Amino acid sequence: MARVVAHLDLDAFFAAVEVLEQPELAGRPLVVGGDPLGRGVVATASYEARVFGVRSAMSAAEALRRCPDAVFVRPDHARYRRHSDGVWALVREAVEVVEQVGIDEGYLDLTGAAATAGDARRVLGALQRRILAETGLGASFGCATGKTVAKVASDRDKPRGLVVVPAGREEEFLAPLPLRALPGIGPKAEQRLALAGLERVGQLADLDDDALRLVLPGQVGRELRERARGVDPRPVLAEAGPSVSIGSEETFDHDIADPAILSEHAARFAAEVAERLRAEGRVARTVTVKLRYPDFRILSRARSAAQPTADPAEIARLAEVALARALRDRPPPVRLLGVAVSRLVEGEQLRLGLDADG
DNA sequence: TCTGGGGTCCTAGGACCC
DNA sequence: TCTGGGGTCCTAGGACCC
Repeated sequence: MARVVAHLDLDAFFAAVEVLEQPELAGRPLVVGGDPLGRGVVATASYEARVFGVRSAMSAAEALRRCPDAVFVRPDHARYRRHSDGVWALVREAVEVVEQVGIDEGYLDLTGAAATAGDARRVLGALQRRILAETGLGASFGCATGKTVAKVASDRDKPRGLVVVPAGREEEFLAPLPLRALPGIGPKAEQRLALAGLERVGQLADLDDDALRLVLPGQVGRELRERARGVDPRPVLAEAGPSVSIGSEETFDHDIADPAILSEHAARFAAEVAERLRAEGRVARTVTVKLRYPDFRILSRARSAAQPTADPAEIARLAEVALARALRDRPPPVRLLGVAVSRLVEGEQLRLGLDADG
């Protein structure tokens, strides 16, 4: 029997929360993001700002040019977390299997709770109304037999959309859409496909093996073609796995050429990362520094510890070694610096291996 | 005054071991 | 002495997502 998978996406979430907190902003073009006079980007634009062509990930300076009358607000993630928690508590009351994939979106498995497309529409419509009534936030839903089609569907009728794609209709639903509508196709894949003359999802779905190998080789290509065909068996996972990496980074207001200053920032990031590692009760084997140069190219260098660690001094030492190597391979100035830890393992370093039930 | 910060996953190559 | 392959670990880069 086909699964019934829904995707929930909160409408212009950061901007919507700001309007809830500051009702005088209602109806005004609103841009939540970085400094439009510096190097900030747009996190979320209200629908009133989108009319002017303001989009997520656009530079805030460009947003200001397009919409000089917009109100610019810095993001307040603690605030968004509070509102988001309220929404997901409601969702989990209504639906058993819920996989939250971001602060403002997630998947619901309704198999068993909604046997027909009509059932799904009723269940999701009721949930949508309840979210709006109890939190003041608009939500859009898509529903299909798998994650990919559900996610694409939730985006088709925003804001406050509810699009149900019946079983058996996945491929025809996707076929006419532009390739970028398919999750997993970003700027690079879109460009490669365009060079091969492809513009629509249906054209990717129709590629034979030889043609696919040429434009999108490997596992990535095969997977994307499957999704373009509406085939996506990934389950809705209610339990989130442990994180794979923890990082802290910063784009500087002005590029930094002094290695000593870069070292100070690296030590600061190492301390932040170590603190978060400890808070999670985990230790890390590898420390990676990441540098972005003025030409926007990224260089990374990693050093691994003999023993997994959460010690800020040890993480800072490894970061310093990696930073020195990076700066030797390509000298400053540097636009961005970051420190991340990976190859994480559970546990306290001092008692490693001593727990009988470990 | 172009382009954040938090991540995940995939690929590829070299070292090393069997 | 030469030859071959598989598997794992590690690093680096890159695409993509919210």
